[in-house]
Amino acid sequence: MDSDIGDNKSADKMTIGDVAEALGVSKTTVSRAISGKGRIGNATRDKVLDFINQHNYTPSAIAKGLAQSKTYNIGWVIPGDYGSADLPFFQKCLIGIAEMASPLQYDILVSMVSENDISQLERAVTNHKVDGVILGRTMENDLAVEYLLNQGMPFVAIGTVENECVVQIDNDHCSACRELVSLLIMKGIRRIGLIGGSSAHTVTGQRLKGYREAFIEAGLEVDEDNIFLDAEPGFRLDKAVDSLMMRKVQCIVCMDDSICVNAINKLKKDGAEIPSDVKIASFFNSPQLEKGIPSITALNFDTATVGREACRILMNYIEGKEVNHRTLLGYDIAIKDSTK
Amino acid sequence: MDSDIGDNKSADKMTIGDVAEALGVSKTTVSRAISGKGRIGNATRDKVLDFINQHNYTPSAIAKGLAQSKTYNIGWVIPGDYGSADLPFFQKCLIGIAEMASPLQYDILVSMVSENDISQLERAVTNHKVDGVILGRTMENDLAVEYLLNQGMPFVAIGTVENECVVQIDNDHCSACRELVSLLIMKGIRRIGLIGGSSAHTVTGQRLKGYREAFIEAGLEVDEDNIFLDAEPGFRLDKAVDSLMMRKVQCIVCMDDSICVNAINKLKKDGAEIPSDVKIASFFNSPQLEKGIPSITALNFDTATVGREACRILMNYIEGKEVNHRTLLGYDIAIKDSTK
DNA sequence: CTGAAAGCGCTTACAG
DNA sequence: CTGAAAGCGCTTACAG
Repeated sequence: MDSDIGDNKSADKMTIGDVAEALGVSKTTVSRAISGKGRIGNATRDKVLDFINQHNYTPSAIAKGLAQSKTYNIGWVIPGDYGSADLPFFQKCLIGIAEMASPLQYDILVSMVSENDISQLERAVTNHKVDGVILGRTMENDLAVEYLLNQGMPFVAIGTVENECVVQIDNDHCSACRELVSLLIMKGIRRIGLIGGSSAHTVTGQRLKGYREAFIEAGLEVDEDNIFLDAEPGFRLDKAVDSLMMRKVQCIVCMDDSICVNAINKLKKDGAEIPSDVKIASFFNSPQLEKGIPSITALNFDTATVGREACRILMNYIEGKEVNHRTLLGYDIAIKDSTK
Repeated sequence: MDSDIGDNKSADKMTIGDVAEALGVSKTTVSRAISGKGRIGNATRDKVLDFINQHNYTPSAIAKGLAQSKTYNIGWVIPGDYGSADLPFFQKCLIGIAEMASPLQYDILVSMVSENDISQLERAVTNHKVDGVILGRTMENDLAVEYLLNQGMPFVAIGTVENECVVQIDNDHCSACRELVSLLIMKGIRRIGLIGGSSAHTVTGQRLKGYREAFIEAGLEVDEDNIFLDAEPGFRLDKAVDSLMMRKVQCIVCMDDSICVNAINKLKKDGAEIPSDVKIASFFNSPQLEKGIPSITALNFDTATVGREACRILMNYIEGKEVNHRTLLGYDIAIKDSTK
């Protein structure tokens, strides 16, 4: 019973020409009224604006883009394998990106890639469907980074890339992990096991670096036998836990929440109590860790802000403004029952 | 050291005109060679195709779209609130959609909406940036459904909508839940509590319906006091668990995995053992449920297939082909330790 | 302050 | 089998 009865039912295919004709002005004038660019009389502008509001005309972003050689799209590149696809990180990031991009009239085009297949990204780029790209994460030898660099396509990488040419943004994983481990060390905990995911992901290297630095800063030696990388949910991870328990570590630090959940399950299965038998901490938080029994000490990052800032930087980059080569975002440490 | 040295460094801004000129043919001919439409001599076609391969020219999808009044984009609409954004369901779906859409040269444009803000979707539609839309989930009074219907924009809804005009696809939640509850009843379990999420989501209604039908089929009465909807992770959920335990239910069924994880934590905190004190089952599976201790009986759906099929249907719809008003997808039930 | 015209990079009747 | 020309829906120098 609202206003959805009248003449506006699918008043769709109206073009700038229709508006111009109806008003007896030129398309140029209509364009100017809408864009706000170029001189135009107030009366004329208002007349046009009123008309398009009442007839709810909306310009085609596609046509506008063609005329300006822009697409008003940014590419969002995330892992498309079933293993890592459900990582909440990327979803939270996306919220931030959309919050930033939408008011600027930009849309987000997703491409799903895997370690050795970036065809969806290539399609988006070669078909000229994006003005810039945000990489959701970076790999050690990243095909996407190489490709985008090669194409001269503006992009910002979420992660850490050893290349001054790559505009990048990252949580300060290294410092965060160093600080968390330092805290443990200060509590008198020395034998700290580390279980991490794929060493192909740059974030793994950053976290490992932080772990190492904490020991070095404390004047201690890093026991390499306490470090297990490339742990897989099924097989390798359980073995790592076994080894670490055998080595009688006092605490197991997991590089991300998914590894942590699995490690906890493994410990439970073996009847090990947390924190009395072994303490647990995670380099990445999640609700289930935070609200688990016991609650788990973990690092907290503001993921939506990562996305928001990545997008802001990309927008500036596209517009040719000067942007920082690298920006680092903060974190905080939540000490919980698992390290008591 | 590969072929990335030569003349193809950012051979970007080549247009169909450049190709035509270089070859001494018309743009029409180049277009025909690429699209495969219209008569063209084999020799000519090959000449053109060879040239564009060697100089890796790729047409602008934007320009092509404008000429054909198409965008080659489909909209993907998902919740953008921080609560539900990280639900793995939507990510898995997206993989399926991308798998289907990408080979057809379609790209995916995401819009994040909330129960009462669909502005991102509206932007995508009014700016003419999508040819069709897939709704990631449906609500009881869905603004997006209403809007798209009103705009005459082709779309398929993942979920259940009581409206013949809405092309929809869904997992068969109702049957799946009925079957799972029937199984429990057949085991002699009669007092079965149910904890569900927002009743604003149509999926909640479907699952509840299945729960009810199981009792009715068994000739039993549904005890409405055992049903708790709109449970929130923090407050309401714990209360629901308390009430159900007080009522001495034999089994608690959770409507989704996130509720289930929280319920389990609550039970642990209270020192209740699963399954000896109370059994647990979930209407939606997740790795952490499956691999938890104890492992949790749950319903399994093939989420990527939902996305894939939704996309296939939309493609047909856009092309004007006849599509089914409603398609229902299968499931399976995994009986685990939590109901032993 | 306003408009005619060319152009963005394609496609597609229409002719030949 | 091939091409000239108009058109998709906008923008933007250039003139006035």
